[in-house]
This record gives sequence, structure tokens and C-alpha cells, in this order.
Amino acid sequence: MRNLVRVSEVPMFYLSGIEHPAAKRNKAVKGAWRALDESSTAGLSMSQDFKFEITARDPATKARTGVLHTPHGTIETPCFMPVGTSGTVKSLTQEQLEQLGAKIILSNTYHLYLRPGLETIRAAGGLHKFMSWPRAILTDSGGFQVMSLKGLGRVTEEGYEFRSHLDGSKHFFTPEKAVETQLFFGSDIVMILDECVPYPASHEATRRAVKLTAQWARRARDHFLANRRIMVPEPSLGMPALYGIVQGGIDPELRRESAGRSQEIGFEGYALGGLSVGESKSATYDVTEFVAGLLPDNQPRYLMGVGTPQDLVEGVARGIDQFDCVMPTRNARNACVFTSEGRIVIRNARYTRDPGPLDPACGCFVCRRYSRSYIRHLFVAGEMLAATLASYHNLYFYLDTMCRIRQAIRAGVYGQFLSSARLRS
RNA sequence: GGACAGGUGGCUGAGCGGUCAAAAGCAGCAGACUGUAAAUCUGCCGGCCCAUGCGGUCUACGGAGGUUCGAAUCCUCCCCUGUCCA
Repeated sequence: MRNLVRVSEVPMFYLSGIEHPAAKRNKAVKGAWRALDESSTAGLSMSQDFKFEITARDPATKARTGVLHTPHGTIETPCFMPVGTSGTVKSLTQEQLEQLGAKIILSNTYHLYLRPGLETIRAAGGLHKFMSWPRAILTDSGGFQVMSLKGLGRVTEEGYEFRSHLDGSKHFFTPEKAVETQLFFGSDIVMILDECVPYPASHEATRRAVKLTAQWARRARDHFLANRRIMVPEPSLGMPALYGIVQGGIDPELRRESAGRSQEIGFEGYALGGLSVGESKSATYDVTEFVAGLLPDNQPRYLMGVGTPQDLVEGVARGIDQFDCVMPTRNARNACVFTSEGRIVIRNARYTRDPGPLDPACGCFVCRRYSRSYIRHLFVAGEMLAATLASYHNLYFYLDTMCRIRQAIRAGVYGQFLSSARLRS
């Protein structure tokens, strides 16, 4: 544990901006991190650079199963990544996430950068150690916050200038800085900084976002390749992946351009951004199908921020491999529970004396043990446990859905799976 | 027994002559939530009627009277509650 102290001696690259004398400092950084590795990676020492392999394809749809190999374990795809923005999947413990079978979670660069700050996470030996999560982590770059916190900042060619939503302090995020931060975190999948446009957006704004995202993508890629070996906290585990992000709103030509420019740069995986931000369902699905068709077949495709259980099923049919969404956890905190029979609002009076489980078809520990009546009571009483039980169940529902999706693909019957899912919804 | 203070919709509590079916909060009922500024937000919240309008009507601010064109708001008496003094 004493080794942790040495981390603070690592030269401060973080504020170095676009150009910095990285090479000069490589040695010192390497030494510092190696000291940390030797004491902390026992049992995890097999180096595993990021890799993706496809294991099965559905004959009737674009669905496929695969395996993502990351420094922190392998992940079967299609997969759902629970969202833990601030280094926690809200209301759940890491033990519970493991129990749920989550192999990868998403965290957020912007939020963790503001609090607790990079230095705190570096001092802990990276984000995995900081939050005691041994499995994979994908970190979002903060591009989404460029949109969702729009009032707090402005986008320039150079980067994103903004004020902290926490204390109003001024910050400047560049594509390089976003990459550095994620590398220092020890993220398994690093996302480029992008500009996510809201819906509706003008053609001009969307075009600019595509252009800017492509420029930033290039800078991010260069910076990533130049620095990953010296910046990741546990290099012996293997190197992380960098994903590009395709923008372009609902405009096919802009999407095509974005997908093309992204592939010219070249990434380990490709994300579809800027979807489910207000456009119609059919637009979401159409754009997903269109963009997925433009992306390399042998690389992972990640549909960012999506979605409802039905969205997942539809996305997989269009060739998506990864999803993340706050919906199962946020809705859970607001008493909305996903079940095999659809969504229910467990706070409603009709469940006051309902002795049954949240979902009769569910095998999670919440459904095996607690009644609707009790969980409704917890919500009405404002008890914290309500959020935990509902979040656990909802994530179980999502992860179980993904598991059944993979089974259907492997069995070559995903077309039927899709049809019956559509009937139910 | 005396002196104050007060009794308002399920609760707390504004209002102190008309624009009051009555602020606000809570509770209640329902809804939304898609790379989390979210344990958040929104709507409804006396009854009935036409219906979907800053409508109509009835009952309502402890009780009974009164003043007034008009009262939750002013006056009288009564009932009740709290605090203090005997």
C-alpha cells in the first residue's frame, strides 16, 4: 500500500494541454506506476490488450454475439453497461453489481474530473482501485455534458470551455485532456471527446458537430497512441481501447460523413452518439441501422445512451454490440420498474397490499424475497432501500434481457425473439 | 374565576371587506424519465354539472345571529383550544 504514495510523484501531465514534453518524462512515470503494479496486480497480471471477436451471427438479422477482451476481463456481447457516472452505480454496491453479473460499467470523465478530481483517483491507483471495481470500465468523455450542461459553457474549435456545475469554477476540456484523464483513470474503453447535438438541431449545427467531432477525434487518437503506455495506471494488464463517435443527427449524409471520417482515423470500436435525444423511435432505429451498416463489421458498435428494453432488442437486430443507459437505475429511483409484463410504477396505490413480486417471471433476489407491497411502502416512506431494491431488479431485468438476446443469437433464432418482443411491447 | 392569544380545506399554515373554492408546504392521486447538475421533475388535488372554459352550480374558513350591495375577513353572543394570573 505504501506504493500508492509514489503515484503523487508522477509528473503532472494533466494540465499540459495539447503539446507537452511527454517523452521526456516517460521514464519517471513508468517507474512510478510499475512500483504500484507489482504489489497490486497479483492474479490479474496476464496482459490483455483490447480485442473483439465475433462468435455467432443471426441468420435473419444483423445481430451477432462476440467477446470483448479488455484489461479488466472479457465481456460477452451484445452487452448492457450499467451507468455509474460518479464512480458508483447509484444505490448499488460493487458486490451487488458483481452479483448481477455486470462485466463492465460506464463512468464519466467530466464528473469524476470535477469531483473527486484526477489526482485523488491517481493516488488511489486508478479508478478501478479507487472504487474497488475489478471488472471493466468504459468512461464517457464528457461530450454528452457539452450538450446537457450547455448553459454552463461554450464549444470552440480548441475544446469545451465551461463552468463547473458544482462550484462555478472555470475549466477547459480538450480532446487531449479527455483522453489523458481517462488513461490516468485506467479506463478499459476510452471515449473520444465529441460534440453531441440536441434534437432538434439545425443542419448547420449538426454539420459543425460532425466536423468538430472528427477534428477532435484525430487529436484524441494521436494523443491516445502517443501516451497510453505511460499514462495507464496498470500497463501490465494491457492497453485500453479508444472508441470513435459518429454524430450527424438524423441526417444520413452527415452520418455517412461522420462514420467515414471516423474510420479514416481508425478506432478499436465505434459509437453511435446523439441518438434518443428526442427524435422519433423510427428515426432512432433507422439511423442506427444505417450507421451500423457503415461501420466495420469486425469491430464493436456501441449505441450510446440507449435505451428502453425494446430499444436494446431493436438495436441488437441492427448490429449493435454495446449499450448503456441511465434508464434502469434512474427510473428505479423514481419507482418505475421494468417487468416481463411491461413497466409498472410501483408507487401506485394499487400495489399497496400486493403480496406478489415486482415481476413474477423474475429470478432476482429482490423478486424472490420482497413483495410489491413492501417495496411500494419503501418508496412512499422515502426509504433508501427502495432505490436499491428497484435498481437491482431493473438492472437484473436489463442484464437478463441481454443474456437471453445472446442465447437467441447463438441459437440462430433472433428473428423470432425480435418478433415476439415486438408483440409484447 | 380573571387576562391575553387563537379556532381556515386530510395536516401545518397564509389571508384580515370584494379580483377567495381560499397562498405556500406536507400528505394524497397520477404521469414523465434514454452517453445521470435527477432519491428529480410535471400535472391534479371540496362536490356535482356542461364538458375540456381564466365555465355553471351547490356546500365551505368553530356555532348562531347581525352590519354591508358584498364577509374567511367587521360587530354580538355562545362553544372550544393554548399560555399566563389567581
